[in-house]
Amino acid sequence: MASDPGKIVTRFAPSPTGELHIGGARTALYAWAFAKRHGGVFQLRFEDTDLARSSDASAQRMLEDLAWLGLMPENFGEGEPPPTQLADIPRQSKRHADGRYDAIVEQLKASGDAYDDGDAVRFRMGDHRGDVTFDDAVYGTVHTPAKDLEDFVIRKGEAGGYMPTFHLAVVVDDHDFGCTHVIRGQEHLSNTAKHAALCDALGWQRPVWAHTPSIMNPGGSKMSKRDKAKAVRNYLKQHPFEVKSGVWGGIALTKDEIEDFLSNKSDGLGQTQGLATEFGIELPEILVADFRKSGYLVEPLLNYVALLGWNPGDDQEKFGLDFMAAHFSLDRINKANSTFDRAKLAAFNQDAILAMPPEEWETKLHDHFRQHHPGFIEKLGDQFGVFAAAYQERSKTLSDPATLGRFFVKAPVEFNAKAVKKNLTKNEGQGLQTLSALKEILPGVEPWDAETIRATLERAWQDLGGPHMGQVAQPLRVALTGTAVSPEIDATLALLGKQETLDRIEKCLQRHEAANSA
RNA sequence: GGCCUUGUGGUGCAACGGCAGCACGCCGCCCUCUCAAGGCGGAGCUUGCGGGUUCGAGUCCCGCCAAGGUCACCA
Repeated sequence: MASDPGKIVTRFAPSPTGELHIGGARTALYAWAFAKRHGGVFQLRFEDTDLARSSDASAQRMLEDLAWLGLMPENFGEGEPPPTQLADIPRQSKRHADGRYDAIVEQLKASGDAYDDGDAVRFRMGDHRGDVTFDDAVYGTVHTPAKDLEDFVIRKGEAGGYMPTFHLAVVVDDHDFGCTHVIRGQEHLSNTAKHAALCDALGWQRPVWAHTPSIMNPGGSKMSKRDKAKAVRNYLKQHPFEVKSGVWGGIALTKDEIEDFLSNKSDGLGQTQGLATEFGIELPEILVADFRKSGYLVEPLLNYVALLGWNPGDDQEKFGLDFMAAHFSLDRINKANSTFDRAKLAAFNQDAILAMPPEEWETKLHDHFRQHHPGFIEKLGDQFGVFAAAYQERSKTLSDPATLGRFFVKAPVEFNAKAVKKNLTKNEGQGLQTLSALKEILPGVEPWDAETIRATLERAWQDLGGPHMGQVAQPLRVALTGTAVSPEIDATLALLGKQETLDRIEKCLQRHEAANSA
């Protein structure tokens, strides 16, 4: 636990009351990068003084998310293997059991800096300590007059399990673990005077504090998990919805649970998730796990998030962890809150996808699809590589191919009216005539591969007197996909297979015959 | 409400007190079987508002406005 004097030690100290938030990921990144930049150590610990809301499952998931991000802590020496077991990571409930905080509380009571208040213990502020001033590495000197500082609880009463409060526990932990720099969210800035006062009372050297601005929604509200519940409520408000108990999206909910949810009394995860699945509501990504599931890659995600509040001082925008480790500095952290812009994140992600070697893209896509869209893997079989290649240039995320290419797995039910008119029915049904002609030509294509299909279609549009390939490609697209958009037409047919292609052409022609005679 | 902090094109960020620039997005053109990708070009900021200091202010000072944080036996 002892560390070299002068060595930089940073830490990330989330409370395990949920999953890792994207803002938390940025905080962890900054703390990690600062330690790396100065050859220091990045630590992890869990702040679980709120026993009721903390859980092992949550801590475990956070550890996994950090591992995915590549922000592994070294508790507590450089070069030590990263902790993978929860038991390896310090947490306040455990340290409390060892009596560390109680000892400090007794010490503060003995010195007259703290006193009993009911079954809780308060730390004396106000005139007892006087004004408090500290320097923040981002916000500068922060001065708080004594009259604005009230005594605060450092040990909770019976209801809180006699646990230390967060304020006492952070200060003790940061001291005990030798943290030299405390990098954390701006919401703690106003609390920091309390922490500084505690350090002073205990005769400990204060760490350097650096508070980071918040990440906001486009609307201006703070980006939080509640946004998901909000998205579901908004949807339900705009659509007819009957409040009753039942199974929603595979989750059983009582009428009361739904009512509380709708009236903002609860943001239950089950309700949000169940109702979203039931109605196909797209939830905004808030957690690291959300972005991962949506198919964002680690590097662009970290890159984008790093830029939301920090920049290297010039116009360079694209960089990775190595660059952060070499160039990150606290004095270039922004003071103003920033708005999360999904379009820019998507652009970063797309650039990363475009820059990938095709084999790597295929591997990553396959992994992602195995987890989230197994139907495609089953359907495409050994053609998956062709599918991956077709979508590398068209995807902003790993899940885009599933949306853009869903027709490969499922024949179109709805046909885009505009596409039908433009490519099939216009000019006395010219497109439909083209399809009829293709219906006769395509069965003879052998082998059914992209090159042969292409050669056949080239001949077809010339025989039909068309101006270019679009003559045959567009009617085919509409028949096969229900839209005017797909990858190159030869690849589209090859992936679909001969029988499926012919079936869909036939069905499309029948549809329009029926419509005509009606 | 008290206290603290922050305001630069739609968004994220630059700019020793000295010509307001970059990226994403948006629009147009080229390429092209569609969508992408790629190439070329364009619009958009009197730097939240009003004063002041200065030869000169996005930058320094004062006031106002707006936004965020905090004022818990949550962290």
